[in-house]
Amino acid sequence: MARPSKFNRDQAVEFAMNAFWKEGYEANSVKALSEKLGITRSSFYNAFGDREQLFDEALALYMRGSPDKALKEAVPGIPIKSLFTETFRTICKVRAADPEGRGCLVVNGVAELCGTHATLGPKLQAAMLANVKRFETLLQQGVANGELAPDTDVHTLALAVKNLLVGLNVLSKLIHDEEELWRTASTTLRALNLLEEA
Amino acid sequence: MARPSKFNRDQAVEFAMNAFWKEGYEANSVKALSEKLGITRSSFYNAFGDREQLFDEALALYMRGSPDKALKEAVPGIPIKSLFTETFRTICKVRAADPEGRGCLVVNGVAELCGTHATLGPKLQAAMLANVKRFETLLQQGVANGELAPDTDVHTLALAVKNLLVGLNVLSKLIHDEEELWRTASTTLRALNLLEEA
DNA sequence: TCAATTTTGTACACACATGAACATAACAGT
DNA sequence: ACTGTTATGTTCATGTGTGTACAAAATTGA
Repeated sequence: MARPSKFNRDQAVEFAMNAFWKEGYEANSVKALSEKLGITRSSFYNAFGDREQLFDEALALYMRGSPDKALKEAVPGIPIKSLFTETFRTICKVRAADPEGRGCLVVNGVAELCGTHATLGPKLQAAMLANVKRFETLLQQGVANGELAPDTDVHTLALAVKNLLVGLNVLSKLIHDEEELWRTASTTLRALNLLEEA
Repeated sequence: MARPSKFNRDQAVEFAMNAFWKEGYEANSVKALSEKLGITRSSFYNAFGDREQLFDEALALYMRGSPDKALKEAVPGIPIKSLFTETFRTICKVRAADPEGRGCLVVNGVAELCGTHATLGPKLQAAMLANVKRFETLLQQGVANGELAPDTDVHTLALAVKNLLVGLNVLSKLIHDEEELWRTASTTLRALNLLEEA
């Protein structure tokens, strides 16, 4: 029904995700991305609207595959200590396995764009705060389960866990050894009484 | 002995520090900075060499005034739990008091530049790792003091504390309430047995 | 084959950005 | 006044970056 596209749109979004992840938002201009994708800027604008919309798509793709997605999908009633333990273990593995040490796209984005970008800044910020809410719900389940003490301050504990997660995602840009990352994470997790000891 | 400068160099470095802090490195071009300083690019290059050298100076200035400087200056023999406690308390206060919620220049810089900048990336990275070493030394003092158990894994604990600090500096970009930041920090600090309870 | 559709390719206009070159201006000391 | 010194102002050259405009190309279905 129309002229066929020269490139695979999904692959392009994935490529952009990896580029934003490694080098940030501003370092990837429409010009640079287009050239790397082997398409003209004309095709870029036609396919994606503008760079910000492509970032939105890349962010959505990232979220779908991010190592903490288990926390978002977890069903009610599941033991939450093992859920947190397994998830942090996975995060350490995935972050250490990244040969480019890119950390987390959302955390990088918050650091880069919160002070500058009028729409992406708040969007990334909201994504991170939604995560805290999610943690609260899970910890509340832990209280209901009897895994955590009834008087647990779930809001504050959720923030402490989020803090651990964010810190780990930054540190993984400097520390590439999985076991060292895990020692760091598990030390705090154990201290917070959220580690399921094997 | 020569034509006098139109602007105050120290003030310009401070201005640049604040600009880099809020908006990052790449968002502050020589052109933009020069215009904001009310000087020509010619004067800029003459005074600072290039943007990277100015960033170096801004970074040094930042380090001299950063809220964790107490940890760098601490003398041997001082009780380390109260040192960490006071320092983290100060960090929460200072970060929450920043109306622009900029977090930490070094952490922001690591997030922005580690994957892109050939010289500043490693420099910022090194600054952060030096901090971990410093924490190790302090914790070792805590062991010697008897404040911490003799079998404490000071390296891992230092990483956990650094993780807390880094996470807090990112979270402070989203959470602007001092008490909420402090509840987050003190929860982890207490769990790690590093909180000096008043 | 023609028409409708959508992608491409090319061009234009403009602003941003770097860095160097070079003349000019403003000072201090003699 | 003259000289040396350093900052400033202006210009040049070159490349990057955005967004739009419009013609040409490649497909499908009638």
